[in-house]
Amino acid sequence: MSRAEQKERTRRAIINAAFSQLSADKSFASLSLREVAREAGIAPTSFYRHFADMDELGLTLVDEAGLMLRQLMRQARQRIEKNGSVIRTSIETFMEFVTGNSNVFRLLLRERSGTSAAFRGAVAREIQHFVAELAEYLRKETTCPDELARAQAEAMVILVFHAGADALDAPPEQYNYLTSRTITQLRWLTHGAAGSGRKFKT
Amino acid sequence: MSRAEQKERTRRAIINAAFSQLSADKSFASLSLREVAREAGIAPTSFYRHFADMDELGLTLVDEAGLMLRQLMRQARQRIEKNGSVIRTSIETFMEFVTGNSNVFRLLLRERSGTSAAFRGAVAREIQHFVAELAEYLRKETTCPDELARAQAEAMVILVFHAGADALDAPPEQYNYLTSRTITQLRWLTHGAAGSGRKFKT
DNA sequence: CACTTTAGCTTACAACTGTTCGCTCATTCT
DNA sequence: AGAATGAGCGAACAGTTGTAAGCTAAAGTG
Repeated sequence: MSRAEQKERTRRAIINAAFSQLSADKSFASLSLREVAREAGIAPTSFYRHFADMDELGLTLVDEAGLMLRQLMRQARQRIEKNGSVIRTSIETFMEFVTGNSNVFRLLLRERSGTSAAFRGAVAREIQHFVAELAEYLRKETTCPDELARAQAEAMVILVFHAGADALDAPPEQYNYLTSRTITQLRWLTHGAAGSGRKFKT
Repeated sequence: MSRAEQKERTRRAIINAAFSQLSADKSFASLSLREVAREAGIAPTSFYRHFADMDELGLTLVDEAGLMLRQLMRQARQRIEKNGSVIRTSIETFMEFVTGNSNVFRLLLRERSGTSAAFRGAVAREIQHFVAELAEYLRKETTCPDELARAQAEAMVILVFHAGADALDAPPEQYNYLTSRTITQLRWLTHGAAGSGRKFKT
């Protein structure tokens, strides 16, 4: 096996070990280098051959999580073309992601308000991708000035994110309620924004 | 000095020490019993005379933070009576709280998605007080069915909370933008909800 | 083939952590 | 006055943590 190949392999082992140790009651901050190394099957000191410290690993995890989110968006767009309902499809896709990759979502959720400014920034950037894309969509579909389209997109993303957070602590039989509640909230936003738009324009 | 009086005093010293050690880059989870005891001016072992463990202290902190929030709401109501604008006054009061007691707000913000189910529950309960009160107000002022009033109130509280979270990482010259953005978002919600109400009723 | 590079290892250390135990001694109770 | 209570203390323990130093052996390079 090639040398670089092997290195990449244990690098992934470290990343996977870290992800697998995240859970409802274990945040990234409470992971220990030694435990991660143990699960990755390497000596603690070998960790440093791949990451300068735990923070660097953490930023890598956030990046990967962001990647998964963007894949999710692409998937959602495909579904929308077949299904039609933009809001419902988007939220349902997101909720599936949250419940299916709860550890990944929890990472973003927590580090968004965590103790590391670098982490907070990284998460904020990932979320901004969502917002920017949604804002662009709103600008096309509606007659909304740029600045307001962004504010609207931000509100929507916040509400959807929060619904995901609620789902983490809710029993599965409440998922339907959470999604329909969020759909209602987003509809209010779009109607309200459209109304204000008319108010100011016409 | 009475015995109970003295006990209460060092209990407060512990609580204050804990609050003072919370900061942008130190969460409750990363506090150590020994450090808190040190700042409170007691031996590590004396801590146990007041709290069974750090979790008990943490729940106490969340309770206190919730108390401050409720005082804040009362204060906001008084301001509204004099000022008139409900939404603007509420948000401005909240933003003042966030910037003036950032450690307290950070505690709620983080433990809302933290690693302890008990903490998450405690924070959720505190926030529900906000939501319930706001929902009741909406039921009186508007012609909104109960269920929808609650969903509307929840959306509003989430957006305001999030604006506070943004403020923590934003330079002070952006506070005005954050508040006005949030005002716009809440107006959209109320208009949208009113519109949908009419749509379903009339 | 000899030479360099480097992922991974073992050992070791110093700095913490939470918690138990037994003691002191001022306040409180009888 | 005498006994009981209980807040606070110091010493000690077992566990964990991150990380430095130096070695081994296999892969890559000329």
